[in-house]
Amino acid sequence: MARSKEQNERMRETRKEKIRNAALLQFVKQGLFATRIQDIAAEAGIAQGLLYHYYASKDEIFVDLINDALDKTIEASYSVRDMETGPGEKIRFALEKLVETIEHSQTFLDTCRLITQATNSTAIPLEAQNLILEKRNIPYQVIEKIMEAGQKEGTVVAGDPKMLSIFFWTSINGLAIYYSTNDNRGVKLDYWVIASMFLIETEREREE
Amino acid sequence: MARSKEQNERMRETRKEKIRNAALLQFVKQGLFATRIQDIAAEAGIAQGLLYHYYASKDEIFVDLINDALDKTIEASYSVRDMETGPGEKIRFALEKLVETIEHSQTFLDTCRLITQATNSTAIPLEAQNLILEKRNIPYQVIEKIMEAGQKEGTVVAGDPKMLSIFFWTSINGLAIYYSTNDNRGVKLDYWVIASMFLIETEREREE
DNA sequence: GTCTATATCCAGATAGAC
DNA sequence: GTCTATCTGGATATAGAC
Repeated sequence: MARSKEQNERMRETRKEKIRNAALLQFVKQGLFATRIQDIAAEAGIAQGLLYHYYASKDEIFVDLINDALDKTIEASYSVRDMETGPGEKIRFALEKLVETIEHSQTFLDTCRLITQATNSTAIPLEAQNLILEKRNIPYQVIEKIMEAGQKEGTVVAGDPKMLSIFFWTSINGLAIYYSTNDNRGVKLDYWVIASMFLIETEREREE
Repeated sequence: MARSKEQNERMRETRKEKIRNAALLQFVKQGLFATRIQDIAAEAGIAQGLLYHYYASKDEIFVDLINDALDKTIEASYSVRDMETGPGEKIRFALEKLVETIEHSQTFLDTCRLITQATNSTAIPLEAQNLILEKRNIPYQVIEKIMEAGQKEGTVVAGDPKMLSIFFWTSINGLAIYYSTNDNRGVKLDYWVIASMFLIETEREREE
């Protein structure tokens, strides 16, 4: 009996994830407030009433999504921080991977837009606001530290590392939203254009 | 009588502007959907019912605001385009002015956030969507052209001019939102950090 | 022109049948 | 677990008094 209980738990979690995915799509398309519970239920292929067996409210789903998104971003920034290379190479590698992800992962684009939405509004659940306050700065700080080390190493351009970090994330975020809202029309993404804004002597490396 | 009619028109327009200012504040704080007509009316200091004498709906106010914001951005980009200096200096000057505006104009910050909100959601009035499609690209194209000319001139860094233009606006926009949502804490804005990302040989000019 | 009061509508949440 | 039907609250928009 304990085993079937476990299985139920797993199935429940799977279903919740299905709901979260549906909600992410709708939130990105319509925003938190314009999205109706029914929109999420329809997208997930279940009845409206059933959704309440998994989540108590729309806000609760939103908080779950924001939390996931923040954790993933933090994880990614930690994995860059812990690389066993110099800071300049960390920046280069991170940008290469991020641009690649923009090109290939719709979920990443959606997640960027969700975070932008959340950051840009004060009318989101209090719990989500607190999560953002608590977790949002970590990736910024990680990149700031790497920029600082890179300047000492001589591979990163001059300027307040804090500003460089803001531009780092802003560029990625802006690019993701641009890419997402313009259906990839027009621009061929080239991470070297960004990389060369942060790194010194990119020309030589590029030859490799 | 014709004169008093004119005066009435002016007063009406003044009142509408008051409503628009109130709406901008609320839209930025809460987003289009979370903002109630009553929130706007209260912010403008009038009764809820009265608002309908000036605007037929919340959407109509939103469209008006978006239109204004887009026009102002276009105007600004045209004035940069028509400067009688080289392209490199145009970029430098534009960034200097924009960063200054970020620091001193709350309305500019709010406008940036409104546009971001609108661009980032498909659940806005159709008319607003069309305005964005129609007008949004103009500032991008203007900067793209200047970047291209600057590369020929030898003052602008290498890379797809289209991407450089996206980064230009993305950086300004991202900085505005960061500045706005972090209450100016932490960063001292320095436009040279951005400028040196787009311009070659910024060090020498900086000495001046 | 300006307000208060009200009708209408619609989404969120619940209850109850299967 | 899953659905349909319903209750309830709140926002938009209107009507009507001043």
